[in-house]
Order: sequence, then structure tokens, then C-alpha cells
Amino acid sequence: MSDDPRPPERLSNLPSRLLSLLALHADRQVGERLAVVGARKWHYAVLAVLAASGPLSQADLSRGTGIYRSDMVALINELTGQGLVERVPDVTDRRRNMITITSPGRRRLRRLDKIIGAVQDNLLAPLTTSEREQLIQLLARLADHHAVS
Amino acid sequence: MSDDPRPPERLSNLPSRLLSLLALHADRQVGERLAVVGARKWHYAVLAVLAASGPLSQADLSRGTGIYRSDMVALINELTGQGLVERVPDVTDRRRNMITITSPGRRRLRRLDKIIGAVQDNLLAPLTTSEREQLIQLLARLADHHAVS
DNA sequence: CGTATATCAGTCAGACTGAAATAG
DNA sequence: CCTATTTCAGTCGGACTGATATAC
Repeated sequence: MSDDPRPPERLSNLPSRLLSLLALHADRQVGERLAVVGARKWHYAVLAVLAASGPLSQADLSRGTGIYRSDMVALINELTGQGLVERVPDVTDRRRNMITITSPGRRRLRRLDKIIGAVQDNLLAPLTTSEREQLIQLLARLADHHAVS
Repeated sequence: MSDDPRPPERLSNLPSRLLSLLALHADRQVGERLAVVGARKWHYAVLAVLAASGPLSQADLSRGTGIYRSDMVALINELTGQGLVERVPDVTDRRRNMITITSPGRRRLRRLDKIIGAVQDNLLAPLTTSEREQLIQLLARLADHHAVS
């Protein structure tokens, strides 16, 4: 009877809306694929930052990944539980825990890298290689300008 | 002491991550600006679709905006409470409520349009006009391909 | 009958706040 | 004394599920 009403262009071409819809979709894909191996996207972020920057305090990890310090606690618990990182008290500053990635952690990171890479390919499927680069560059400039981690 | 660790490029240039971070930022801006006049972004979506498509059932509105049918109930309650839309039972199909935008609703829509437009300008500030068009086009193609409303 | 609509109650993960304990 | 770190408890809006009553 009633055709599915398409939103008017003012709505469907609204940048903030496009970002929201696509982010939701992309996050869902990432989440589903990672769930298959018992991981979440924040696991990936933590492992990637640790692999690149070396051992970090939880506060630094928090700033490096954009994850809230409060949420970092449970996250590190999960990762230590899986033996992917180690949490050891910092002797030079006894408020801190230093978090270190383990060898299984590095292996896990490589695994997650492949999964997440595949999701990106899927996400960007309709775009050519140079369009993908353009898009990433434009998004990165926006992110940088607004200082979103 | 410890420099804020920047995430590695594999992370900071990850399309799904860029989308998430920017969507969060954009949604926050939109939310804050709309809150000033007592509105939320879903109000805008509903009013915009109604203005463009004419009276719709809640189910059609739901499909047109991407808002869940369950959440649509409370949303329409809010909008009727502000006199921006009217909810009248459909005589031809008594399961349905037909939702109609009122004159105050149209005025409100124009107001919200300006606010949201200003937020977009802010969001896209670092880009040139043609870069903005490129970005919107690329995002719209992705949204279309993945059929995210 | 099976399907669609409007509604309600409730779940669930995410982002975020506030405060305490500890240490610099 | 003020600030930073880790941790815990809890809030809050958003997306989503399941079930019900009603009507096609």
C-alpha cells in the first residue's frame, strides 16, 4: 500500500546523519566479527596502542585509545584474563600499573588486524582505491581538527 | 612526564574508527545545540520526513526515519505535546495513526534546520566547498550501498 | 489464518560522572 | 595542599527485543 517513504535529501545528505548511520553499521560489523573470536573493538585498540608505544600506564592507555579510565579497568581485567597483556605495578610511581602486551597478545593483535581489515574492505566495497584514500584523508582531517582522539 | 601516546596509524586511519569518533562528536554537537531549544535530533528527522512526504502512519514514519517503532510512540507523544504534529486514527485502516505536521511544526522545522545547518558548517569547517561535496557524496554512496536508511 | 500496527516493558552495551583510596 | 592514578558504583540516553491487543 504505502511505499516506504525515503527521507528527503536535506535529511539523507546530512553529514552528521550519514556519519551516525555509517558508524552504527560499521561498529556492528566490527562487533559481530570480533565476537566470533571472543574479542571487542576496544581489545583491538588497546593491543594496537601497546604494540606501537610499548608498556603504558592505564591512564596513558586511556588517553591513547579514547577509552574512559573507568572502563579501562574492566577491559584490562578481560585482557589479562586471556593472557594478552600483563598488569604490573610501576615501582617508580606506585600509583600506576604498567600494562605490557604479551606474545599471545601480539599474535592476537595480528589476528584481529586481519578481521578488522576485512570489515573495512567490506565497508568501503563500493569505492575505488583512490576514493577510499580520499575518504580516509577527509575523515582524518575532520577528526584531527576536532581533536577527537 | 609521559607524552600522550598518539594511536598508531593503523588505528587512527581506520575508517570504522574515524566514523565512530566523528559520529559521536557530531551527535554530541547536534544534541547540545538542539537541547537549547528543547529538541532532539529525532524530532528533526520526524518533522523533516513529514514535511516532505505528507501525513504518514507511525510505521511508515519509522521506516522513513530509521527510528524504532517502539521508540516512535514516545517520540510522537513528545511532539504532540508540543503541538508540532497531530496524531489521528486512520479511518480506512483502524490499526493506524496518521501523523500530520502542524503549522507550528513547520515553523519549528525551519528553526531546527538553521541550527543543524550551523552544526554541519562547524563540523565541516576545515574542508573546502568541493571537499565537503566529495565527502557527502562518498558517505552517501556507502550509506546507500549498505542500505542504512 | 498469517501479517501489520501501535504500545509497553524491559534488556544491553557505551559513554560518561562522582567519589574514594592511594600516592606523587 | 593540590594533583594524578586506579578503582568502584552508578547514571543516562540509544538501539534493540519480546509480547500483547487489535485490526487487516
